[in-house]
Amino acid sequence: MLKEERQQTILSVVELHNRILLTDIAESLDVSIDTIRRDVKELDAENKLKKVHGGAISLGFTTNSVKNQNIYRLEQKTRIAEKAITLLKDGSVIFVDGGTTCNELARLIPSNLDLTCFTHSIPVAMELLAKPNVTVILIGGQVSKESQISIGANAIHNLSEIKVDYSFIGTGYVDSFYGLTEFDWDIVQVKKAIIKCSKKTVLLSISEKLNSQHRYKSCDINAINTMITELEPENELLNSFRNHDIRIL
Amino acid sequence: MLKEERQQTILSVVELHNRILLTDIAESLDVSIDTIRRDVKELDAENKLKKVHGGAISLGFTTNSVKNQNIYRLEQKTRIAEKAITLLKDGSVIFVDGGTTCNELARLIPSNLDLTCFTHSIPVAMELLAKPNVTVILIGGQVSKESQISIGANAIHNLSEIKVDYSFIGTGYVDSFYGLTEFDWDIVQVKKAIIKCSKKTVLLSISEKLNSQHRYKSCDINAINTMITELEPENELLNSFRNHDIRIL
DNA sequence: TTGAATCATGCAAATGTAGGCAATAAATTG
DNA sequence: CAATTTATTGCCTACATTTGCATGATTCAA
Repeated sequence: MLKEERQQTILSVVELHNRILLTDIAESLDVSIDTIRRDVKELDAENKLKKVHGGAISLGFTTNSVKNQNIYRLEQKTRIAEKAITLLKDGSVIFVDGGTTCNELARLIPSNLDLTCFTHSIPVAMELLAKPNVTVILIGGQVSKESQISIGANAIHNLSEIKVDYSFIGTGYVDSFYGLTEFDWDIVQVKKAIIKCSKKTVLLSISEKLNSQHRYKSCDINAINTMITELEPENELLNSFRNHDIRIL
Repeated sequence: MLKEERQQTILSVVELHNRILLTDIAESLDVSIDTIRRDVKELDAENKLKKVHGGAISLGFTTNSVKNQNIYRLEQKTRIAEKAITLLKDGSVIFVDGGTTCNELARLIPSNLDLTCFTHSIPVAMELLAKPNVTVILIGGQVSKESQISIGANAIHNLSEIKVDYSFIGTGYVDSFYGLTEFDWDIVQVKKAIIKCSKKTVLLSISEKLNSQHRYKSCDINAINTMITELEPENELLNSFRNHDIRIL
């Protein structure tokens, strides 16, 4: 039997049954297990199936049922969150925005830290509930499906009635000249309200977003008191932000 | 059975039932509990599910009050939720309470149903966000750690400004004479506000809670318009509720 | 606080894997 | 066609992974 022919057979069996055992296929094709192993290794390298210990699995079988909720640039965001946490101390009253970076911040808050956290983000609230010493106060309102945060008049009104020490916010786009901008008008309105209710505003943003802009403006760049990226503070990519009285971490 | 295959199976079961017991899975897949434990540990490390003592829960369903991991009760609650959903039609404006039963209701809402849902429960909001045709409006306020719902003056105030067709509520305890009661005073205040803002109130309760009572009272039993348990409506356990003008499903 | 359930750990048996080697088959080249 | 190179295959050995079990630690609920 030709190698090519054998590999085709292996593929069809995998497609048909979603999986095979190397021993089974070796027996049914009457070749040695080593040959099959080599075949499967090649097919795996060609991305035609997935080789696992003792057998192989159809690609569709794995990718369909596993939800890939990989967070983009998670390591950078973790680094940012770690820096942000150094700003917190017992008794702080803070606001935490939505988005994956702020979510990471919420997740990494040490459980012995005594905080009062406001948030309008459902995932952030969820994370914060796991911290025994954090008082969580939810800002209600209509919830945006994509961003999973409360938006709209009600949310903005509620924000107008509070005052926090720090707010930690994310942004869609940030530029040293154009400031913080977003794609979505409703989000911008909420961001404005958040900045208004904060004594100090901390921007969390991965460096990839630097020097980008979009349609609607949340605030000028000098509305930001502290800016945190995953970069070292000295990095030259941050140069254009230095003459704005912004503390860079 | 391949390890990979087994792990896929575990994942699907977790997605399907929201939670599993390691012992159940081990038995149904006919491998040792140790193997399942190791699998779940790996899947947890890969962030595909959350491992808890004695079992695992789906990530999307982080109602992590560690009790109620019993699959038997879950099935009762699923049954209740299925009945409750028959009350809904396109355009309905409803309120969904917190608790595992209401969470189940939220999870099972068909994705083609057009609804406006108010809720003060973070896990419920989370579930509802997955439904493209459901408008989610969050009631804000201080969030209770155990019950993961907004409570307090702000929540109650917000509730006073809305009116919904149906509210679906759970309760800690229910008795045909003493009505709906709770262990927690704050929760009672919110329940009262919910009932006040509803044209009709639907109680969801597993039969285990029937004829039990506690310290603080949410409402008389005849404040309830419809009552849903996992039992058949004719079941004699429900007899004491029949002379209260309550529709029993 | 106690007892039962669950968990982590180490171990051993079974099974699977990688890489080297030699025999054979196939392809290439002069 | 013959000689040489290359590819494929099976076998071997050392090593890695997986699994179930035993043990003692930990956790949970009453």
